[in-house]
Amino acid sequence: MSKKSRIKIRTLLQKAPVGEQVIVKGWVRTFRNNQFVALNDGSTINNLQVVVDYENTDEKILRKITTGACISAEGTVVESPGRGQSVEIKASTVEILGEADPEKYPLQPKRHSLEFLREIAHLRVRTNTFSAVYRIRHAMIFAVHKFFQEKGFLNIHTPIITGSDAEGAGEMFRVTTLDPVNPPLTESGEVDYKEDFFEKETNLTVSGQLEVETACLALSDVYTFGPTFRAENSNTSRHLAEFWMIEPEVAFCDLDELMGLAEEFVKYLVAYALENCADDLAFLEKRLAEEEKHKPQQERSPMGLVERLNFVRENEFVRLTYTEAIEILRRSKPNQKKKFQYLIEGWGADLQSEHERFLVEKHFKKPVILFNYPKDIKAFYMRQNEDGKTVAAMDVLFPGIGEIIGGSQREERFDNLQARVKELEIPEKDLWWYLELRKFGTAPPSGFGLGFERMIQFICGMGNIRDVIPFPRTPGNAEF
RNA sequence: UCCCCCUUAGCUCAGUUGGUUAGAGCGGCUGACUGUUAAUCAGUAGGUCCUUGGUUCGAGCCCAAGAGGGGGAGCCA
Repeated sequence: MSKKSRIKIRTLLQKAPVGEQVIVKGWVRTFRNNQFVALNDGSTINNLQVVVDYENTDEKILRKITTGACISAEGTVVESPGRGQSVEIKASTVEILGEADPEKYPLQPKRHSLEFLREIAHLRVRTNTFSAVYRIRHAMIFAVHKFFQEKGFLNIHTPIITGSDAEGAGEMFRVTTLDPVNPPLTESGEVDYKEDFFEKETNLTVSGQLEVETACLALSDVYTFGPTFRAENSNTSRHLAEFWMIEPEVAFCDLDELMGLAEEFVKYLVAYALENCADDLAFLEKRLAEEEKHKPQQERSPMGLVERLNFVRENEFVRLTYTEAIEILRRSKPNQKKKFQYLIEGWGADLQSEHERFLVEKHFKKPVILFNYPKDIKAFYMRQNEDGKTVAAMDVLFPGIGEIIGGSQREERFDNLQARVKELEIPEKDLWWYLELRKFGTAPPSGFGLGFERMIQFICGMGNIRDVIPFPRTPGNAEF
């Protein structure tokens, strides 16, 4: 007879093969009454109840079935006489695979603060909240690729180490193999990067956009989905120094079509989560409701998590030009009554997050896409509009998160692009290849960047971005 | 980087006007119970009150500096 393999708890609970002999393995969540093990193996948020025959099991083994311990159990699947579950395992043998000293194991069968769990990131995945978040995160990675696959986009791996510092998306992390104490110097006393590994200055990427555009102007519809690094000293619940970004780039596409793609994409992800992660979402909804109980009425969200996701899926996003937004904000109550910290006086100012929140959360009460921003507050590669004042840029704003997507139609006219590069004093030597794209067979492409963790935050209802990535990297924190 | 708040048992937190020996719930341990659902019941151990300096007869509590954490702002995704 061949060796019997284990069955995953998710499969077991789905099939409920009553009468069958099975092996299950996982980690003990609780051990009640000297016989009821709540076992979890991460395949689902639901625990399996393993009933130990305490009268015929070695006392030494019983004592080692503690919260956090890893066990293997063999037994028969039976209908449960108890109320909390439909089936359970009547175990004939229990083997301890890994003990967890109860005096030292930090996770208890009770609610812990997210701040405490952040300090034990290597163990927090063993909690319901984090296992749910990571399962949903996985499902969203899959859904991203599925969406683009169905639309005929090609996935392009853009470089992590980059020699161009031109995108201007933020401060960069330097990549070097030079001795930090005694670096080789040039005759004029500066660090001689000719001696460095790449024989030039290199950094971790802040965006794959410029590189993915090269593929776009040959393969038409492409996207990159990879890690992104920003050395900004940002200390907020919405920023990471290392995060994952999805950047589609579409040839022969204008801003209007791009906004359509962004909305369709975000709704697809939300729908995928609703249809495939129901158990985990139900748990996270309960968690969020519990958390909000401790908040004042005013700060509580009017909808539950699932209701909110359905709302986003079913309602059209508002599309609003920057100019229209300024008008609405200028005439708004908080502006008239001088409640805004930054008052809207006229056209041209960048919108602060209080303004974005007002539009999304108070005025329209749904996701908003703002477009046609003043060119002076946007990047060099964005396409200039006919008015001479604005560029074809757009941001998708979400409740509670703020900017979740930023994108634009790209400037495909060589002269315009070069003029803009000169105007902003961007070193042309770093951008020669990007400029050449506009010399040889240029085409109007459009693209955007979606912050993956911000999307996960929204779908999971998590308030802090550090709780939707396994090992968050933030200023002063690179533990694990 | 700026503003505000927090730091007391393993965890979550209370601690009065500055006053003798610093508390609770959960968790741990010991035992009871044995179809429980974050089991229950009884008992019990567990403290650098973040650190340093100061004020005071006396500091968990007041003052200063520092460290760590959180919320908000800016930067952005």
